[in-house]
Amino acid sequence: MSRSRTTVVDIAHAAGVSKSTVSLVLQGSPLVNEKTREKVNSVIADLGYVYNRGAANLRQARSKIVGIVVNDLTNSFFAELAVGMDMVVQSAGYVQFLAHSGESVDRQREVIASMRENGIAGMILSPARGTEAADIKPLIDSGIPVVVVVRNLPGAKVSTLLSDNYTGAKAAVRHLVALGHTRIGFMGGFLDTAVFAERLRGYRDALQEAGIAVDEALIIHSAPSRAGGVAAVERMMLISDRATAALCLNDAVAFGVCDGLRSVGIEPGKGFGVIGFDDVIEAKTAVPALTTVSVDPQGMGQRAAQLLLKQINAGGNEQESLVTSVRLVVRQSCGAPVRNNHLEEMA
Amino acid sequence: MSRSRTTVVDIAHAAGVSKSTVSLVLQGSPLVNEKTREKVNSVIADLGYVYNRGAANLRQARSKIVGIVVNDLTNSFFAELAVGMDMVVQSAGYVQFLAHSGESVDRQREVIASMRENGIAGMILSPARGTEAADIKPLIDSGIPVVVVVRNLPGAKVSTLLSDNYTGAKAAVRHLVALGHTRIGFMGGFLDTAVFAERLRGYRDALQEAGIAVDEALIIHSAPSRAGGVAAVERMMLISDRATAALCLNDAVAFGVCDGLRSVGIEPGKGFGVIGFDDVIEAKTAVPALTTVSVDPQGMGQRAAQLLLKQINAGGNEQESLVTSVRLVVRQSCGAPVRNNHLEEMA
DNA sequence: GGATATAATTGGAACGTTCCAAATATGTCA
DNA sequence: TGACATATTTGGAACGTTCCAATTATATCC
Repeated sequence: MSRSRTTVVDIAHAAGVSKSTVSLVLQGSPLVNEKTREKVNSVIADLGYVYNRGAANLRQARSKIVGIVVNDLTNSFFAELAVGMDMVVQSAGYVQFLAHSGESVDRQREVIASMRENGIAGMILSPARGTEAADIKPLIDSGIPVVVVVRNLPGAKVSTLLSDNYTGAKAAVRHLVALGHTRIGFMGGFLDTAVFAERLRGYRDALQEAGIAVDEALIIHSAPSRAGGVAAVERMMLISDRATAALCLNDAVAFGVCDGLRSVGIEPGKGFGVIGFDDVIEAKTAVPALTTVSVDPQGMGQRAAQLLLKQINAGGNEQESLVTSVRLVVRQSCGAPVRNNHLEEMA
Repeated sequence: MSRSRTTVVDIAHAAGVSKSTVSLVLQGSPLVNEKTREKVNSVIADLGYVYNRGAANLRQARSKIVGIVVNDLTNSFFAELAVGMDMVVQSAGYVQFLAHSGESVDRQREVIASMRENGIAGMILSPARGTEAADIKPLIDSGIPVVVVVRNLPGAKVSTLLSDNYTGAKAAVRHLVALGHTRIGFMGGFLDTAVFAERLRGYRDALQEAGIAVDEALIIHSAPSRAGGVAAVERMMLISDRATAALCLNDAVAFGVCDGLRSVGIEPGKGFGVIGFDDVIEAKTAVPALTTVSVDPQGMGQRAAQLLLKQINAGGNEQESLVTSVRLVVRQSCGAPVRNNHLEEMA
C-alpha cells in the first residue's frame, strides 16, 4: 500500500537542498535562511512528511518519552493522578507510556523493563503493593531519573512526592473530636502500605492528643475499595460498643461505608460521621457530599511530572523529596454544620 | 554518570562472537548453537545489557508500540476500558502510549501526531466529542491500523467496536414498562454523540412498541456525569406530570440521579426506578445496587486490543466492525424484585 | 579422501536522523 | 580588489540494530 516512508532525504531532494539543511529546519535552527526555511517547510507539507523521532533518538541518545506506571488505574484517585501527569507531559512535547500494574510487582517489573528497552527519558512510578527498592535499582543505576509518587519506597535513591498523610488524618480526627465524637473508627486498608501506616498513625496521635484511648476493635481492615467499605461497616455492626464516626482510608472506602450504613438504616452524616481521604471528583457531588482530606490528585500528578521533567533537563540526579500539603474539606458526610466550603486549611 | 550504553557489539566482543550472532540469540533464532547461545546469554546478564528497541525499529520499520487515546480517563468506564486494553497489549509484548484527550479534538490531534512520530504500529481511539473522519485520515492513509471504540466515527475507513446501545436501551425500557411504569424519562447526555442518539432511539422505539407516547418533556439533557444526573433530577422536579422512572445515559448520570432523588426525599428504587448504562464496577456495590445495561468495559477493551493486534499482524487493512452484545443486569435501583442476578440476556 | 549436505557464523550495508568540521556564499572595510 | 568577517550550506560519520549473501565448520555418504 504505502510506499516507503518519505524521509528527510526526499525532502532535501525535492527542495533542492541538502539533508543537513532540512534537519536544521526541522529543529528550528536560526542558522538557516528564511527563504530556504519556507521552501523546505512547504515541501514538507506537500509530501506529507512525518518526522521519525525514533531515528533521532538513536542518534541523540535522549528521547522525548517518559514512562508512567500506576498501580491501579480503575481507582479514580490514580486515574486523576495520571491525567494530571498527562497534561504537563504532553504540554512539554513529550509522550508517555502509561501502564497499569494492577498491584502486581511482576507485571510492574515487566512493564518497566519494556519501557526501558523502548528508551524512556524518565519514569514516574506509583508502586504496586510490595514493591522494593531493588525492583527499580537497575533503572536508577542506568541514570534514568525516577520519581516515586503516592507510596513511599524506602531505601530507593529516587525523588519522591508524597501527600502529607499523617497531618491530614490527624486533622480529620481532630475535626470529629471537635464535633463531640469519642468512638471514632478507622476503616479500610491493610498493614502493607506506607500510606495506610501514616494515616493510621495520624489517627492514633490525634486521639491520644484528645485524651481518647485507642480501641483496636474500631480499627477495621478491609480492601481499600468501595466494596471494602461496605464490608467494614458490616464488621463494625457486630461489635457492641460501636463507633459513631469513622475516618476512612480513602474516598472509595468512604463511599462504601456510606452505602453500608444506608443498607442497615443509618443515614451517613446524620447518625454517623464519615470522613474520606483524597477528595476525588465525586466527593463533591455525592449525597451526602463527602467530607474528606483533599489531596488534589490531578495537581499532584502535575507536580510529579514537573519534577520529573526538571530532573530530565537538569541531567544531574540529585534526589528531591516533596510532601504535598493537604487540607480537610468539610462537607456533609461528617455531620458538621457546613459553614463554608474550606473550613480548615493546613500548610 | 553512566558510561555509554552497552551494545550488541560489546556483547559480541566479550563473548568472542560476531554481532550478528548476538542478534540471532536476541531474536531466539534456532540457527545458533546451544553452547554459543548460553555463552552469549550469560555475557548479556553479566554486562547488564538492555536491548535498544528503537534501533531495531529503525531497521525493521515496524515497532512493538501501540497508541491508545481515550477521551476521558477520569470516567471509570474509560479507565476500565483502558485497563482491558493494557492487559492484552502487554501480554502480546507490546507497550502502549496511553493518552487522555479530555474531549478536546485539538489535544487529540496533537497526541495522535506525536504518537505517529514515535512510530506506533497501530492505534486504538475512543474519539473526543466532535472528532471527524478527516482527523484520522492521514494516520489511516499511512497504512497504520486504527480501531475506533465506543463512539462511532461515520465516514472513517477503520475497524470499529461499539456496544449495542440501541438494543440495550430498548431492553432497559421494556423492563421498566413491564414493571408497570408509563411515565419513563431519559436523562443525561447531549445530541452530539452517536452513543446518545442510539440509546435515545432505543428508548423511543421501546416506548412506541409498548404503545406509550413519547413525551419530549421527559427527555432531559445534561452533562454525562454524576453532577449532570443531579441537575437532571432538579429539572425533572419542575414539571407537573413527573416521571416515575428513568433510563440514564450512563452509570455516572444514574448515580447522580440517585443522589438528586435522595436530596428531594425520594428513595431510588422505591419511589422511582433508575436504570443506568455501562455497568461500571461500583454499580454492583452501590446502595441501592444499580440496575444497568452491562457493557463490560474491561472485556470491551480486551476485544479492541485483540482486534488491533490481529490487524497489525495481518498487515492487510480490511476493516471489521464489531458490535459487542450487552445485557440488562437487574439489581435494586429499578425497584423490581431481584429474582436472580442476570435476569435478561440479550444476544 | 573427496564430494556433498547441513549447521553455524559472519561482515557489511541499511534504516532516518543529528552533528561536526569544512566549504561556500555574501557582506564589509580600507 | 583583496582581506576578512559573517551567514549559510553541506558531505559524511555515527547511533544500535537487522538482514542478506557469503563464508567457514561439521557431519554424512560412497
